[in-house]
Amino acid sequence: MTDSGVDTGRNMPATLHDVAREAGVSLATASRSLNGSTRRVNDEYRKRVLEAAARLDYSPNLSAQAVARGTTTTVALLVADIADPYFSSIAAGVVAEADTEHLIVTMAATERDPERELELVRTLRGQRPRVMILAGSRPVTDPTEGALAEELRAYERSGGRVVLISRNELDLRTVLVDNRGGAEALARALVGVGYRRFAVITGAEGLRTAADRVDGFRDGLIATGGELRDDDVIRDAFTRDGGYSGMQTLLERGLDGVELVFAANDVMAVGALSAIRDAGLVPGADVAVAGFDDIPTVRDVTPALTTVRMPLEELGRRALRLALSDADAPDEGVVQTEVVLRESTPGLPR
Amino acid sequence: MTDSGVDTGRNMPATLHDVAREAGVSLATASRSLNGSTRRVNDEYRKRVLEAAARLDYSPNLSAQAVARGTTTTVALLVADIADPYFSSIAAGVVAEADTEHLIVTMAATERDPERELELVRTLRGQRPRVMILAGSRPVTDPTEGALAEELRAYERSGGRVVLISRNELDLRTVLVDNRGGAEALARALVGVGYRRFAVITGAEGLRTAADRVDGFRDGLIATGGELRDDDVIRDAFTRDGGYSGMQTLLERGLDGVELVFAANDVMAVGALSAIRDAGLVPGADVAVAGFDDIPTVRDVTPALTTVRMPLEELGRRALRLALSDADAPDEGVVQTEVVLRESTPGLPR
DNA sequence: TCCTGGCGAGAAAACGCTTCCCCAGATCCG
DNA sequence: CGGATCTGGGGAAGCGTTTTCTCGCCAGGA
Repeated sequence: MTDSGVDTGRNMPATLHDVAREAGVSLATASRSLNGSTRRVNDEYRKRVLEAAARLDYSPNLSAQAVARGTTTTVALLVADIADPYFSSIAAGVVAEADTEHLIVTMAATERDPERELELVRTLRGQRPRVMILAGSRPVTDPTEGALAEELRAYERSGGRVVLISRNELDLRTVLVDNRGGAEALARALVGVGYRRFAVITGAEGLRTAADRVDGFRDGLIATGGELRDDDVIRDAFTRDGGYSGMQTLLERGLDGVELVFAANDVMAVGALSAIRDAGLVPGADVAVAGFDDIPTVRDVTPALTTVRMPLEELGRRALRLALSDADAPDEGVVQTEVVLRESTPGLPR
Repeated sequence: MTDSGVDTGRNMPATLHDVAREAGVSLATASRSLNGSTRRVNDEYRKRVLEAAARLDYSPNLSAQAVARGTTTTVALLVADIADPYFSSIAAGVVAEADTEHLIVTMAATERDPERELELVRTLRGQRPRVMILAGSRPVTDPTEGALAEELRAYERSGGRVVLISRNELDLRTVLVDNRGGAEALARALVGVGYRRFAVITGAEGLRTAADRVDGFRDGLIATGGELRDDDVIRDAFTRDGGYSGMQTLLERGLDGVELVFAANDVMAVGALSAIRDAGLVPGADVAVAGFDDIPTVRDVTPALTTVRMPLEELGRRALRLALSDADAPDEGVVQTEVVLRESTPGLPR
């Protein structure tokens, strides 16, 4: 209570030094009492230190600890766009898992720009994070690919751990998702309920995740005796607006018998639904739509969207677990996906 | 190239010391060359340092800088739930603005638990962030309120800046949003298109933001000669599922003439739409729905949701700007909201 | 009784930076 | 031409921690 001393408006937080003085012990003892040191410290002393710390409202300076220990408690997370439900769900998982490990998450947005991503990795490396998680795929043919790989490799060499989510381009630890298999299963399921003629709306050429999904979808169709014609594949931005305008493109060109549109992710599918509706058609009835990801909102759109469920939050959790696990720990394996048929694909009588 | 020395698998990142040695200058000169110091350094030397840094792939240790400078480049962001579009949009704004200021954002989720929030503030304080941004309101009558306030105050005393988003409980810097006015305007607009009998679905009692919106809505009704009966106000979780189950409650009880349901935020409204539909009714036609926030997805639900637009991303940007601005900088004022009528409130003939 | 070990407190050396301070050399002015 | 002023490099003292190392003390064994 008696805060003996001048009360200049600006009083810096108590340091460990202050705590030690207050408790009448050495700096070393104070340090040992407050963090889990291997060395025992006399209970009486420890108690005094703890009390002093509480009295001074001491909070250890994480930066100083990092410098002294040579290691931080930080995990860096890179996503394309935080407002995108796909990434925010993953982020939620990372944050939740980090919390149980007493790690702190720092987050940055690449805005789907490879240059920016590289730059961010460089910046974040300065933090010396224990882990770096990169979510969101990048073009397969990306000029900065090599530089990024080199950067990440250097980071790993210095003891960091990199985990990629759903982008196996670089030979780094990866949370693999069965995009291809999921899309293939979806195709089969859709054929199963009667659809025969398909179009696809996907992201820019060379976007790995998108490409895998389209390939898987095509495989599924071919396996069931169908096909996917190249000019029935529309490319646009891998976002809600991309889905909307991709669908518009398709409509302007004329649906020409297309019964179902597969959008390579849910946000695109949602955009497509709106485009269909805005064109005066009824999604589901006039043209069916399916997406991929099972983001939370697709339950609530009308018609509820058929999609392939990815456990997004689990992806984030798993990424962090993978990063923290021993190199020889058992692999958790590929994340399985699951087809979820909803009203946007009511089926066609045959 | 010739990395003279043993190549133990684990090579730590180059330090400033290494760079100085490589460049043949002192530590001081190296430091001055690499960061914007006030002191000039000979161009020849600077060049040598920069080259050496590039050669060694030097990346300054942010923790060490923080310790030495006594200040970090970190901003801490606390949200209730990262996967919630309301918060992820705000987060996107914070991250974007932070990026232009070359700050790094660390993020944590309170999960709407005041205890957890307090705990997180304590933890994050260890980071010595330049700024702490708290989004998401908490119960007005919260036992930990005092402790949180004390904690935040202490943080500010030590030079930190706190900014609250849309929660003016504590007398701290706040990005104020005209929740009340927005809701009032919404009520007037709805009365304007013919609605007379309203119900409200809102969050737990005492949740400030929710309360303001409901109060504003009621004010609007009263001002136009209407009313909002207390038992037409349903309380449930301030989430999508809360909206769904709140609407169920309302339906089970019997709509009893209610023409329009105002949900205190968009995620609740979206849940309500689904509940209505699942009950076999047609939202918009059988019962109108309005929300609040204008999260991205509400354009894409059916019927498109009438709501009050809040510039969510701008809120995040503004919070950071406010935190960074001088105490005497001109206040940007209350964030204005805007009523957006969509198909979920087609209007009623009178 | 003396010596050896173990225990644990405290002094001090790190950790990777920034920045104060000193000082030599260059520049300026009368 | 000599002193005053300026410029900018480098040594070294921090910053708030952790951790090694030293060393005194006490218990136990011969």
